[in-house]
Amino acid sequence: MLKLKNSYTKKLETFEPCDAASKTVTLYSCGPTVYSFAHIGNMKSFLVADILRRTLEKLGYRVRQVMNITDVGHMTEDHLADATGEDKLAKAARELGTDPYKVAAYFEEAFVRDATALRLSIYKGSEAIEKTLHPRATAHVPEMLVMIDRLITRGYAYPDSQGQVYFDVSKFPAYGHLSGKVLDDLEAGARIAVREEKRDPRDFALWKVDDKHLMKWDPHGPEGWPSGDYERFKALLPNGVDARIKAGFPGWHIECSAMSRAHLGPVIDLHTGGEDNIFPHHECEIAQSFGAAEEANAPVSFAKYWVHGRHLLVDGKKMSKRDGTFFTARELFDPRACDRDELAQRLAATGFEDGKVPPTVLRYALIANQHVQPMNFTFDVLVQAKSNVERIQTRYAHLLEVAGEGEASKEVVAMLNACEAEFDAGLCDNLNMPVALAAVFKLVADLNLRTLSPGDASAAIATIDRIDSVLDVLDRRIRSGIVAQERLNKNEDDKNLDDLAELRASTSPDAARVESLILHRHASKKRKDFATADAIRKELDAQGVSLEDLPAGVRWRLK
RNA sequence: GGCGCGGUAGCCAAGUGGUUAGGCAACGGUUUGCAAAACCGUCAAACGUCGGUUCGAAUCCGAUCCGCGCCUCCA
Repeated sequence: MLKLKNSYTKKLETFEPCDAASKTVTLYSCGPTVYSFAHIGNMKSFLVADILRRTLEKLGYRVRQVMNITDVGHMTEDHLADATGEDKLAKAARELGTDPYKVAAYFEEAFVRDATALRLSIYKGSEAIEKTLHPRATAHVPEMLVMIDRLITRGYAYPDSQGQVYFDVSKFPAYGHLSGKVLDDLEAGARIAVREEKRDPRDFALWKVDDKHLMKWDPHGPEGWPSGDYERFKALLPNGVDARIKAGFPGWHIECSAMSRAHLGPVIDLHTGGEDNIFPHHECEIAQSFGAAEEANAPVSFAKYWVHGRHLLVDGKKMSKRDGTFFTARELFDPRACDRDELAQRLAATGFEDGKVPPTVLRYALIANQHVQPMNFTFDVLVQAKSNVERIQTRYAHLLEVAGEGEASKEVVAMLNACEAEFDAGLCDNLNMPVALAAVFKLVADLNLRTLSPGDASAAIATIDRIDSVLDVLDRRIRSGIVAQERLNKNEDDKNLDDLAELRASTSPDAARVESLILHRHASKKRKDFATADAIRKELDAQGVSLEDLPAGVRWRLK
């Protein structure tokens, strides 16, 4: 039974889909704005959604998750501008000297690469290519205009003399419920641009008009529409939109309302986002979606559960480029490729090979905490994540070496089940990952104390695979093996061994060669020729194969 | 100013009234020709401070100090 902190009700609630009988649930996650590379804070937020989704899947639900791509962009930091400010995407476009659609496509592609490296479920397998699961805002302007038109018709919105459209907050009494903001508290009159014609300062823009804006759609003609969209728009609204709306672009909030409705339906089970989205973004989404609902008895909030992740801080504070505490995901994956040699050096100094952070390590670092708690990202945290992942990975690799046919012992099965139950219980307690991970380490420690039969190992692998269906930090490939003691002893007197000089001259990563070298090394050790033995190990190490002497034989491992 | 969150051992981090959280690091030991992995032990009679309630408080109440976030750019 999954319990979630619902930020709409502010309570810890037992999750139950809108349609209690359904085993399929709908999840909308506010996605990236593609005007720059995603930073680790963005990624942490998407990973909260990913863990939620995978937890639901582990509990037996099918999850239909939609995560949008905001390619219209938002305002700059020009606080006084509101609907007249320059779009961030346009700003990036100006800097890159190309058109905004191309800039968005460029950063979207970069995002998909980073998200794939971080193993976001929604970018895996067939989901990666299913367009409706990651809809672009620019491809849903028809749906947005339909909603805007409907809001005007129903009296929830009004156009001004410029051709812009505002949502009339006074028409939606529940406005402020999610964020806990009392309307009177909202500073009236502040931050309102001169040209604005809002009836109330708290009203927010659904449609904006700005001649300087690069992306523009004409609601009364084909100008500005990407191919096919205008026709689709006309089919959706044969009589056209309110004549007072002029060529412009959609406000930010209407995007998510329209795309959620288009791809998941009028009412959804879960909606996720970062804590900063609570106000105004999600507050506005709720208001719009309710105002535009076509169904009778529409719920006040179109999403049953709202899950918000607290922000990621770096060194205890909000990330800041100025303080050097701003990191994109790709910078950590490969600092040198991002012109950050100093970062590579710093990472190399703390034990990261080639000064690169493996994506699974970053993933672990970003998920190994409670989403209802702010996370403080530091280099120490990264180093700790690396050790933790390696501990689980090492145990997993050793299991792969001995896994095979056969029944698992009762004690092992009981232990595995107990640990998995604890893992699940942790996740079910509002996605309490620290508790879930404690169960994983208990499992690893217990396995380390046992001598496992092939059947035991296979059972353990099956359990860890299920656990890792949520964590997804393991490398499942077989990357190590053991040359058994009997095999080593067969060649005691150096007979039947391939020519050592020839083997050492070759650098082919061939398994037979590696085994031959292991046999040679063993023979050298028998003769107490440790110099040759160490030289062979050193050579293999340089070629990416490390050797470990065990009671049962010699383990080789690919790095 | 308004709203909200947090301060738990060197570090990260569970824990909402009584019972071992867990991990990382460091150090000592076991094992090893060396190493790796692993295990055992130490750091750990930890809960910002002061006071109160209680048989009993990290946990409840009050005060106080410090840090952080949001308040229409933001995951």
